[in-house]
Amino acid sequence: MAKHKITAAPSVRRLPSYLYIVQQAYKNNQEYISGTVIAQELKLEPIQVRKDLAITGIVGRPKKGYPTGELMNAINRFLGWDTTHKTVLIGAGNLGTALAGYQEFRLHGIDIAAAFDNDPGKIGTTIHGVLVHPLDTLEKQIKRTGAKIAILTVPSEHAQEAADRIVAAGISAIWNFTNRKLSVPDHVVVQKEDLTSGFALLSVMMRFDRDE
Amino acid sequence: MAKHKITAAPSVRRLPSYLYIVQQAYKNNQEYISGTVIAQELKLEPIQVRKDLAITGIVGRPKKGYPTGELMNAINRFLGWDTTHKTVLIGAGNLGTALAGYQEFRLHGIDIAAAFDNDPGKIGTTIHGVLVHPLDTLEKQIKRTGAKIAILTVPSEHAQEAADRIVAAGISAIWNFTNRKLSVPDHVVVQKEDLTSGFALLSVMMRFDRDE
DNA sequence: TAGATTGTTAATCGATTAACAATC
DNA sequence: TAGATTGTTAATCGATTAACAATC
Repeated sequence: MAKHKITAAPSVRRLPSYLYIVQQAYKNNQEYISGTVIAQELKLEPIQVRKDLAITGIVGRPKKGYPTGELMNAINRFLGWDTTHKTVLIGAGNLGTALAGYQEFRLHGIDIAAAFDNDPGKIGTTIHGVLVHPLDTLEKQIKRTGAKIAILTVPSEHAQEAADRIVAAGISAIWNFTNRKLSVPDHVVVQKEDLTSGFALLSVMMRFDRDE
Repeated sequence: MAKHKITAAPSVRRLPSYLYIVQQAYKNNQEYISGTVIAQELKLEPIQVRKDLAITGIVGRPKKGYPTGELMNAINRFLGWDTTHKTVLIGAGNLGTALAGYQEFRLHGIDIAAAFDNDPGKIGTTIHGVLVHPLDTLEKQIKRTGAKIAILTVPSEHAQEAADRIVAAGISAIWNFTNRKLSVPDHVVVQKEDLTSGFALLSVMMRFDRDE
């Protein structure tokens, strides 16, 4: 199974923001919402919203827009957020704890079955209802829970070592919050969440706006 | 002053990963590093690395590569990471605490002068050496410190309100970790760090690899 | 009905990749 | 010198935007 590049990655990245708007409309008992309205809220072009929504398979109605309930379901289905996935949290520091606490992620199917850390003070405690296990029981717990997703928030210098172990234990998707590029087999997908690159962009925007 | 879209944003985002590699080479007393080598480490195309580095103004030497010391300086200067910026942290929860603790950010010029929270249990304590102030002293402290950057990690429902206040107090750059699109004046730059969109991409990659 | 909105097809724009001369 | 690497110019690729017919 070859490693793919996701086509339309920018579109996929925008879907959650659409989902949020649509959910609000749904809660307000709006039967339909138009791409135009979504675009206004997010300061995007309506044509971009229509194109993005098309990849979910949703069909809208001229003049009215998209049925809010159906659209919510279509986005959730397309993203795979309509089923829960057993997940493990590797590294129970501040960042890991923050992520475990995001109720939003649970709504998107993330079910954190176990957390791991090598700090004896943390082992045996729970963070947001998740029990923290010693790192050396990682293989056993991943097999026991059948988790396929790992959230990786260990210190960067241990990132590759941790990745190797969790992949060997059966993990096939890694949400990587370290600043290291991971080497993994072809069948494993990695999403690198790179805070530093975001700050680089902010830094350049500041300079640009000042200088120009 | 009009709001710009950064051209070459993908290139800017990749610069920090180059910087990391180059710093390692520098520490290993390598005088030169070639774009080819950087590309190999990061699994990119050499031509992409050369094009990206060109925006920093660095000039390499055929056959040898780029002088490591000069290249480090060029990237840091281009990103504005060679000067420190007073910064305030709005929201001292788990995520804010994690960000305050990243020594890496300090090396890139982030100097967190004050943190803010409305939890009485946190006010008066320090997180990673930063004193936590009550939220209602925000205006006073921003003016006192002269901070121009804010890291926004408040609960999403308070994001816009907090943004309005910090902008009024003189902040001109917001690193936004909430999931809300902020409305700000033209002279204020915002970098939205959207964890949910990253997870959307991971989710689709998982589905794609399975189904195809 | 008239007009707003969808969805498709075409055009534009920007980023990535290729080709290759210059050069140390 | 020969060969690896840079930097520039051109080609390709993919994403965004524009135009517009279909339609409820």
